[in-house]
Amino acid sequence: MSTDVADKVDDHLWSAIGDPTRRRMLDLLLTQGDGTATTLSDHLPVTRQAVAKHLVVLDRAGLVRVTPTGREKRYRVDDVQLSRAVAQMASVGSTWDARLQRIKRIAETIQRAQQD
Amino acid sequence: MSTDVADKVDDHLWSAIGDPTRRRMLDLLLTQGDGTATTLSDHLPVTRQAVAKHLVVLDRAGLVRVTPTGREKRYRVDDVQLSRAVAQMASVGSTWDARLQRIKRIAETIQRAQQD
DNA sequence: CTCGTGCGCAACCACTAGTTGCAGGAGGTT
DNA sequence: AACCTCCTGCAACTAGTGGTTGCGCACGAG
Repeated sequence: MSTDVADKVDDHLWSAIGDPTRRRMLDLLLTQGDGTATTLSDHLPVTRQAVAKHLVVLDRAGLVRVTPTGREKRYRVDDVQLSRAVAQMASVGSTWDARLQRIKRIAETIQRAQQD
Repeated sequence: MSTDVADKVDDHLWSAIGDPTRRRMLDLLLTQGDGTATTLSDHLPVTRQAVAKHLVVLDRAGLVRVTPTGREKRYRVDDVQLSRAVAQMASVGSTWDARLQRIKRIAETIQRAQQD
C-alpha cells in the first residue's frame, strides 16, 4: 500500500519540531516576536550554547530566519514554513484518525453481526 | 505566560511518534491490523532488533499492546492512546496556527495604518 | 527428535542533546 | 584611545538513542 503517511512528511521539518526544547523555542519566538540565543536561554532550562545549536537546526529546516543586528543575531519564525509544518502534522493526524475510525466501524459491524 | 503549548503535551507520547521509523511502524500496524517484530521488519529498512527496540518504546508510551501467541508476540495499536496522540498534535498545530494568524492580522493592521 | 524460525541479550558504532571552558569581537563609557 | 561588558562562536567531553552484527535459547512444526 502506497498510502504510507510517513512518505508524505518532510523528515527535516518533523524532526525539527519533534524536539521539546525546539518546540518551546518556537513558542517563545512566536509570543515574543523575536529573540537571540541569549534571551531565549533565559526562558529555557538549557544553556545558551544548547539553544544556539537548536537555532542552527531550526535555521536549516527553514523554520526561523536570522538578521544580524550589531553584535547580536535576532531570530524570528518563518511563518510560511511553520504553516507547512502545521499542515504536515494535521495530515498525519487526520490519516491516523481516518484509519482508527475505519477500524472502529469494522469492529462495530462485527459486533452487530454477532448479536444477530 | 502559562499558554506555553509545550506544557500541554505528553513528552513520552510525542517523542514516541516523533521518530520516523516508529511512525511507519504505527502505520503498518494500522493497515495490517497486527504484527510481530519480524513481520514489521520485513516492510522496513531496519533490522528486526531495531524494530524490537522501537516496539519497547511504543509499548512504554502505551501506543501498542502485546499479546504473546505461541512463540511469537503480536503487537497491535491501542486506539485510545493513538487518538490522544493525534489530539495533542492537533492541539499544538491549532495553537501555532492561531498565533500565526494573530501575527498576520497585526502585520496587516500596521500596513493599513501606514498607507493612511 | 530434530530442525527451523522467532525472540532476547550483549557489544559495538554514529549521531545528537547537553554541558563547561575559553577566545574573540562589537558597543558603550570614561 | 582604553576599557569593560556582553553576546557570539569554537572545542572537548558526557549521556542517551537509533542502528548494526553476532550469538544463544526456546518453542512449534515436521
